[in-house]
Amino acid sequence: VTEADFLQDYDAAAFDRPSVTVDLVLIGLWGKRPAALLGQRAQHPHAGRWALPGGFVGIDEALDTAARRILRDKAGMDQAHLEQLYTFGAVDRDPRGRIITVAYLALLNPAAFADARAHAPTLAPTLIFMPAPGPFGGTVRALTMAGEDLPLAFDHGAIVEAAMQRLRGKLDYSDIGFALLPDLFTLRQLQDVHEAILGETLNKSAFRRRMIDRGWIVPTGTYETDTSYRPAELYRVQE
Amino acid sequence: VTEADFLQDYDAAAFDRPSVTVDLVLIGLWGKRPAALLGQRAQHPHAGRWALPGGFVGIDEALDTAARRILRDKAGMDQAHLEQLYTFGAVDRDPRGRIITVAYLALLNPAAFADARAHAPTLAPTLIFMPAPGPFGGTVRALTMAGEDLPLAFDHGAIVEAAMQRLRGKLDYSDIGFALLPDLFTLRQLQDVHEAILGETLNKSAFRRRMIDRGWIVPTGTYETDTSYRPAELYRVQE
DNA sequence: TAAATAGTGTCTTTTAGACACTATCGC
DNA sequence: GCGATAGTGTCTAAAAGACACTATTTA
Repeated sequence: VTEADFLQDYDAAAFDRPSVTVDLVLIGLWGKRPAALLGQRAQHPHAGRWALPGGFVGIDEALDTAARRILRDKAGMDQAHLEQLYTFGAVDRDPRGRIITVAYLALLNPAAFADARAHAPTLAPTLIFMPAPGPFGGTVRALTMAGEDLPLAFDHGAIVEAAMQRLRGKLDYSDIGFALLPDLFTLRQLQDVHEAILGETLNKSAFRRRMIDRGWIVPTGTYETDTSYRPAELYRVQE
Repeated sequence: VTEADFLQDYDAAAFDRPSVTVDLVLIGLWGKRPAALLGQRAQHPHAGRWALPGGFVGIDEALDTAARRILRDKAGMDQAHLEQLYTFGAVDRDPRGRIITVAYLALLNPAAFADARAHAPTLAPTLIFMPAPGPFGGTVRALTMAGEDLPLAFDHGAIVEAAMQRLRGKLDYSDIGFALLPDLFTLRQLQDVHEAILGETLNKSAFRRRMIDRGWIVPTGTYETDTSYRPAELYRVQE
C-alpha cells in the first residue's frame, strides 16, 4: 500500500494543477438592509451577469494575504473584518477551466462601504439582499436598489448565500456585528444591524439587556447630535 | 483599470499554480474521549511526525469528491459525516512547495472507527485529544494512548484544532453529534459524546429534557441487553 | 439484600419576551 | 404643549441547573 500511495500522490502532483482564486463578499449596510458590492462582467463567460471581486492567488502569496491584496486593489480598503468563508471547488464552476476559489467574507462599516463605492464606482454597484426571516433559513437573493432580481455569475449566488449564513450564525455569539458599525454607535444602531442580518425584529429591552450584560460594549458618556428627538448615548466596543 | 485588471489576472493564471490537496481529520471516540486517526510519516519532510491522511485533488475532481475518495482509499470507508472545514494556505506550510490544503472533518461512529483502524492498521494509529473545558477555549493536543504528547507534521496541529473547534461549536445546535454514535443509542451514550467533545460534565436531567424536546430523537421501545444493571432504552435519530 | 445505573420530579435560578411606562430632545 | 425616539421597570414565560428521589436490572 505504501508504494502505491506514494505513486498516486506523485502522479497527482506531476500532472495538471487547478488555478486558485480568492473571491470577496464585501458586505455593508445600505440603509437598514444588508448589501454586497458586485461588479457587472464585461466579457464572456457570463457577460452582463454580476460577480464578486476576486483574483488569482500568487504562487508566493498566502491565502489571507491574497484576500487583503484584493480588498486593497478592488476596494481601496485596508480597514475591514476579513475571514475565510468556504472553498468552492466544483469541477465545472468556471467554464474557463479548473478554478478553485477560496471565498472570504469582508465586513465594511458605513465609512468603509462608502469609500469602497467611491474607489470603484463602475466596478462595484451595490446590491441589496433579502434574507428570509429566521436565524438560519431563507434563500438569499441579490436585488437592485429597485428590488429587481439580479443574475449572478458562476456560483457566486451560493457564495453570497454562504456569507449571509455565516453572518447570521455568528451574529449573537461573536463580536462580528460590530464590524458593520462605526467606532461610536448607539444601541439602536446595533439593534438595527442585528435586525438587518437576521431579517426579523427583536425585542428592545431584552436586546439592550443582553448586549450590556455581555460586557463587550462600553458607554462613552457622549451623545448623538443633530437629532430632532432625544439623543441616544454613544457606545464603543470594549478593547 | 479594466485592462490592467485583465492583464494581472491573465499573468497569475499563466504562471505557476499551487498544488491543492485534501486532508481529513478522522474523528471518533476512544472510550469516552475524542480521538483522531493519524499516520506516522516515513519520509522527509517531517519524518517520524504524525500527519493527517490526505491526497492531491485531481484536475477533474471536485473537492468533495476528492475527500470521499481519500476517505475510501485511506480508511476503506463510505459511511461518515463529511464536511469541509477550512483551507490552509500559508506559503511555507509544506517545504516541498506551494501546497494549499482543503481540510475536511470526518466523523466516524464506533463501528466505522473500528473498521478504519482495521483497514489501515499501520498507517492509522489512534490518538487522543485533550480539549480543555469550556465551549470554545482550550488548546488541543495530540496524545498517545499513554498520554504522551505527539509531534504533528506540517500545520496539522492547527487543522486538528480547527476540527475540534468546529465540532464544539456545532454540537448543541446541529445534529452533528449523532454521527459519532451507532444507529441505536442510549441517552447516556449521547450525553457521553457531548461531554467528550465539550470537555465538561453536563447536567443529566436538563440534558435529557433538551434532547427529547428538540424532537431529533425517537425512543424505539427496545432496550440494552447484557448489562449488569438496569438496561437503558435505545433511541434513534428521527429520519 | 446490595450495587449500579436508568429515569423522573421539583425547586431554584437565569434568561428572554411583552409591553407599558418615564425621560429628553426639537419644534 | 406635541411628536418622536431613548431608555427603564416589571410581569410573565421559557429554559437551564441542582439535586434528591424512584425504578429496574444483575449478582
